[in-house]
Amino acid sequence: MTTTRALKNSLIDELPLAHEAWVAVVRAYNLCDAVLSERIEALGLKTAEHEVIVSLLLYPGVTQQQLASHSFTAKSVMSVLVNKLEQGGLIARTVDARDSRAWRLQLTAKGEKLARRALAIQNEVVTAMTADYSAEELATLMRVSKRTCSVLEALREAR
Amino acid sequence: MTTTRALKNSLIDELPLAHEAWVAVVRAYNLCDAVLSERIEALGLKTAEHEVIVSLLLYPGVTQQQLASHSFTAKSVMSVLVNKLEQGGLIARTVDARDSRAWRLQLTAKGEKLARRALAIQNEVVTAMTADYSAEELATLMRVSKRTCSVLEALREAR
DNA sequence: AAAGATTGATAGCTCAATCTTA
DNA sequence: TAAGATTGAGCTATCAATCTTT
Repeated sequence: MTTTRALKNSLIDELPLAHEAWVAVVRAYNLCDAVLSERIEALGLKTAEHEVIVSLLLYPGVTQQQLASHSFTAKSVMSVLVNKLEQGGLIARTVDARDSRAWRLQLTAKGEKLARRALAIQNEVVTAMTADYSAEELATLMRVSKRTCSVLEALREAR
Repeated sequence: MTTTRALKNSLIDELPLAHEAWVAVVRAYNLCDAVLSERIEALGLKTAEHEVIVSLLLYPGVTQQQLASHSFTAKSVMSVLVNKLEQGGLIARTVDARDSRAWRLQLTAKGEKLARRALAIQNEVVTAMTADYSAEELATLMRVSKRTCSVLEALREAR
């Protein structure tokens, strides 16, 4: 956040050290989302659709709820989204052999082709973002992020 | 993403090294959002409202568009949101002395009280998330995230 | 014109209720 | 009863058009 004048705000001095780091992470996340959205738009995809088909490319056969939970979105959203992608000929649904309540989702040939292009764009952005990382910096980022996930998962359940 | 069976997917092996790190960052971001939402709800706040009043606590006097751009949201959203917070007695708007098109936003006494509690909760979560970081890990995270922001800002403008 | 803010139409998300199968 | 998926109501976000001031 930029202000018109420099502030001597005692609250800012009292913030935990990690505050500044986390603000930067959040900003990076949002900027990455913005850049990816722009580029993915060239394929006629929205980010939600992008996320679904790339997930299916990497992890074929997952259920809608697994996708929803992975994307931190409601299962009703996934229901509508998958319907739309199926009607667009990108996804095929087959009933799970062992549990006929659940759909197993797969990409069609057309869907796989598009998902590969979408993943290539994502890889370009992620590679550009991290181009100047040292090997050690990258390793630290990965290690630290995974530990943070573990802590937050525990915090989420502990209520 | 968890799958029912372990997959030997060549695509996953071909992903850039940074992919795994970035996936973890995105997951941490979403988990943090979920945990914060839960806790902030106790104050009767949604995350969008939380973000606005905490921003005003740290950076009083900013305009609506500055807030919108900081939150990566549309200015129309901020217009509605600020209206609501003003009607709730949390925010006061005064016309900018030098430019009467713009509002200068400030917290009311009631708003400041609430914002301080909201910031305290945010600090708790951020501190918990990073409790097991070494000083060096924290420094690396901050440095790397800020550089990533710079790269992405350049990528966003270059179109 | 250009910029800050607002309004209104459209699209998307959240959440609870419902249906079907396990 | 519980779980996967779907539907519908209500709310929020997005985007373009508009108003006012610079």
